Amino acid sequence: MKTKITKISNINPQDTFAESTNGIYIVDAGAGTGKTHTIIRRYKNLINAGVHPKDILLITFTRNAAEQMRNDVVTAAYEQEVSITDLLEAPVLNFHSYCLRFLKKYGLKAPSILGISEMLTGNFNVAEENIYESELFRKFYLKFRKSNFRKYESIYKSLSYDYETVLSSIKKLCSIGIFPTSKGWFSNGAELLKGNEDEYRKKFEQMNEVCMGKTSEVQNEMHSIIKGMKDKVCFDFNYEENLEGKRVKESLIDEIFSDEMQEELIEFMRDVYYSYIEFMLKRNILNFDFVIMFAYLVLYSDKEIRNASQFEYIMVDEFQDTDEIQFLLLMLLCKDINGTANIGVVGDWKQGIYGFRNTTIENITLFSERLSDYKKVLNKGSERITYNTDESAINKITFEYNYRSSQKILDFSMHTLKCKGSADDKPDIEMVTNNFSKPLTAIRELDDLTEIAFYESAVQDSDSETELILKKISELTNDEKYLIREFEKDGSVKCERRIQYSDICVLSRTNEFGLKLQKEGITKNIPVNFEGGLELFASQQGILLLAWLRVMLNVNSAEGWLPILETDGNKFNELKYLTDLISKNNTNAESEYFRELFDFRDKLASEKENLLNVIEMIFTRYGFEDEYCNAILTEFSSWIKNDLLSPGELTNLINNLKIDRFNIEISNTDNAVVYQTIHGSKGLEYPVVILANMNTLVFPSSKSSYPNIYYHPVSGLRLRKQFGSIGEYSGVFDNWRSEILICMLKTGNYDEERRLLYVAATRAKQYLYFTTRKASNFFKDLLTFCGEIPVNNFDYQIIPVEFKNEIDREEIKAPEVKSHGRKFVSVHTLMDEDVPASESFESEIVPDISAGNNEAMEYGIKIHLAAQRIANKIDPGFESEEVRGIYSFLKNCGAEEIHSEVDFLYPSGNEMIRGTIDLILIYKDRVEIVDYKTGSGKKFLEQYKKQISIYKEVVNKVYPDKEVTGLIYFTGINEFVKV
DNA sequence: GGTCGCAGAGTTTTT
DNA sequence: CTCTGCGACC
Repeated sequence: MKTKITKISNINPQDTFAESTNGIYIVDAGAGTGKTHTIIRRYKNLINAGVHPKDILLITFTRNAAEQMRNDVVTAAYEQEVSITDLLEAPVLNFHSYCLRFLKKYGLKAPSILGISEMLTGNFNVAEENIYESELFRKFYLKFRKSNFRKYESIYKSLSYDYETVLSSIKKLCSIGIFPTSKGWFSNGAELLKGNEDEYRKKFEQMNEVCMGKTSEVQNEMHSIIKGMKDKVCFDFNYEENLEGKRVKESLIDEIFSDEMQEELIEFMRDVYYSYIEFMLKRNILNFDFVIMFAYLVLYSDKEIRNASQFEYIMVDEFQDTDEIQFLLLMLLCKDINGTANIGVVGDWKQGIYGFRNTTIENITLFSERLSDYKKVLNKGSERITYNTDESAINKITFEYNYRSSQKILDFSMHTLKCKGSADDKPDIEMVTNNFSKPLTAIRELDDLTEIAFYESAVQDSDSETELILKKISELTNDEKYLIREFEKDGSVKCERRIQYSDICVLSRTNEFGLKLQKEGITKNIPVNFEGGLELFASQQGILLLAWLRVMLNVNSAEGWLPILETDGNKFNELKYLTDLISKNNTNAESEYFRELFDFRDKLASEKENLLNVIEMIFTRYGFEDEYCNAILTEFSSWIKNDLLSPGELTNLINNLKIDRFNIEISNTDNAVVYQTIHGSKGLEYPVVILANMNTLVFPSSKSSYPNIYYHPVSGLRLRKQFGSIGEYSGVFDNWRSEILICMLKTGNYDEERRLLYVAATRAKQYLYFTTRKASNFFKDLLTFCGEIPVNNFDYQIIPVEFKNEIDREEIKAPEVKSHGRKFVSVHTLMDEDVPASESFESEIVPDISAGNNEAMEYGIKIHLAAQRIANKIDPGFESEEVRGIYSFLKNCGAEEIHSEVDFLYPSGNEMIRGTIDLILIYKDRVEIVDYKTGSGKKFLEQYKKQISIYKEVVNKVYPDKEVTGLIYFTGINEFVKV
């Protein structure tokens, strides 16, 4: 057995990055190069050099990644003496939690930067659920539309009721740093929205040049774009008139860019965007985008706060997942130290797969350009960035060694970024080779135990591919020639062993495929764990279930009947007729047809009390019995079990469930094949990867669409529809100017799909397989690149394997944790050990434990909010006995300083306690802690006392020379209890 | 061999 | 909304 460890020379780029801590660094860290590990090494070096943890900002994108990093930072072994509390409080965060923290401290007046009078108090909520924000926006938009209908009539007519587009445009603009103000746009926003006419003209002329084919002049790019317009319906454009031989009429260049609708659209967007921010602030809610926006605005506008917030050292992980505003924000957070900034960003542009969330890989690929461009943006009006951003100040490092895969797989991964997505797709090979010139070097010696192969199912029906995959899995687990080599930490070989189910990961572009595979696996006794979320109630099963439940609750619900009647095979005209009868309560006219439906509905209603029965009856009616049904039943039974489903609440639930997403785990077992979407697999690794479902239209997916409101830096903001008329007919037409611009500017539709392919391939350590039943372009191109022929007659008897203990893989352990053994608990957990931790954490802002019901809870929050506003000298927004009480209490308390809603984190024994103190009053010689209780009862007095005593202990540490006293303030009865 | 028209079939998800 | 595949046509 080979035990050779590839020797890493002293100039290993990983070492270079870990050891050079000063200056600007951009690190291209490909898959499996140990980037997070290197970041932690660099962090340790900084601490060992005497840098205080509070001066190093370590930032990433996801909560999990940040959590992992924080764990690494706290448990690392340092040579330098460093306090645990300092490490626990170190800024190791994801973007949003950093900004949240920042806003709680400095955000109060942030809205005023945009000209909004509303304040941002410290206890705002973040709308975390997409469905929630979407609903919120819808409510807002309908009201806005109504009150401004005249003003933007033509826009509304063009947009119809498409509020989702408006919301996503707001988010898009936010992500690139375009913000509305009361009168216009913040900073250079107005300019950006108009677009860049010079660039456009250059592009037009370039695309309209005479183009020579093999023998004679052929149609150029502009010509084919204009010709393509024949499929569009425009009321004021005739494509034929604008063609001139093999080119396009020159006069068109002036006409395309100037659209009189654009100005109106920009003003509409400003109004709706601005009003939406106001609307959210009035409700004390922010969305994720506005959290970043306000943090940026404060840092941009307030020199003092900016100086106080800047960091000596910043490191960013997963930099390919950032958007433009996050780049700008990071630049503001860098402290200028003698003309340089110490920032190291680490990422892999090849793994940028979150474009739909507005992240841009250009933050990496155009790092230098953006750095100097953004410096100009940030220095508009006054100088905010003083450190050097010249090319010469930027250090580029590429990690070259891979600790995961065989060399064969690494070499292969080069091809993934060059595959064609469609027959006439033109991947930007030049860009790929410029940014990824040679494959990574494998550190693990695996080339004797590695394989890449392609499989095509013999028949084209959809079950044949899942069966093929199960056969392959069976071969992998039964045939002795497949071995997995494991390594020790030092790189020497630990052991070689047979493959078991959990070593195998099946990846696909879609969720759906996994369900099929799992179902098929069950019948063949091969366990497949399905991991990931599913839109349960968007499935046919879910839609029909909700429809019947609606009808059960309200027999006249046309909304409910519609999907039922549709499933019955009725077409548009019949549907209209039938729903009409229902809403007019006139079903007698078709009593024959309705009788059976109504009977079934009545049967359901009679079982109303037993909801699970009702659901079963509905599924049985349609013969549904798949994983969706199981998952839906499980979901409902858990709601029922938790008493969340009284008949009244059912209506509510149904209305909100429509598009929500659930994490369902269906019959997952210990040793099973893992199924994931490629997105879900990012960051993970497996000895065996089967990339399945590589079928046309699936992967790469061709479903890409440009929204109705479109933004591109060259075109500016554009509306794709336009209200107009041809003769008698008035209606919504395509806006030809916008359509032409979009065609001119669109780039690499399949770039992100290719990166997805790269992510998938680089998850594999040793064995990598591709399967299809109807080969997509990706599948075909990979074959060509490899010079391989697909296996299309693969057969293997499916033999389930019972794994014995001796070959059981040792459980993957988290990196050695020199545990300080602290876990996080909230104060409320300590007050009452019976309350489950999750619940008590929720209740941290809940003023009264006895307030089990929503109303009391909401009321408590309202009073707390009012108290906080009073403490911050802001109008509480409403009057009541209690508000007056709090007001006079604060006015007369005579304290020198008042702090409200103080968050703390306090180590005690094996635990980290976290909590929020309502109010701290600081006097000359003493400190008083006040906790509001809005309920009237004092029956929990003992527990409250316990809570206060914990607070006292905490506050005592901060003010060791002052006497600390506690006070419980029962606001409802205006009584005080000293503790 | 080019190209035209038409039917059919299709996604991911984080803060 | 956009790609593929197919048949039709020059």
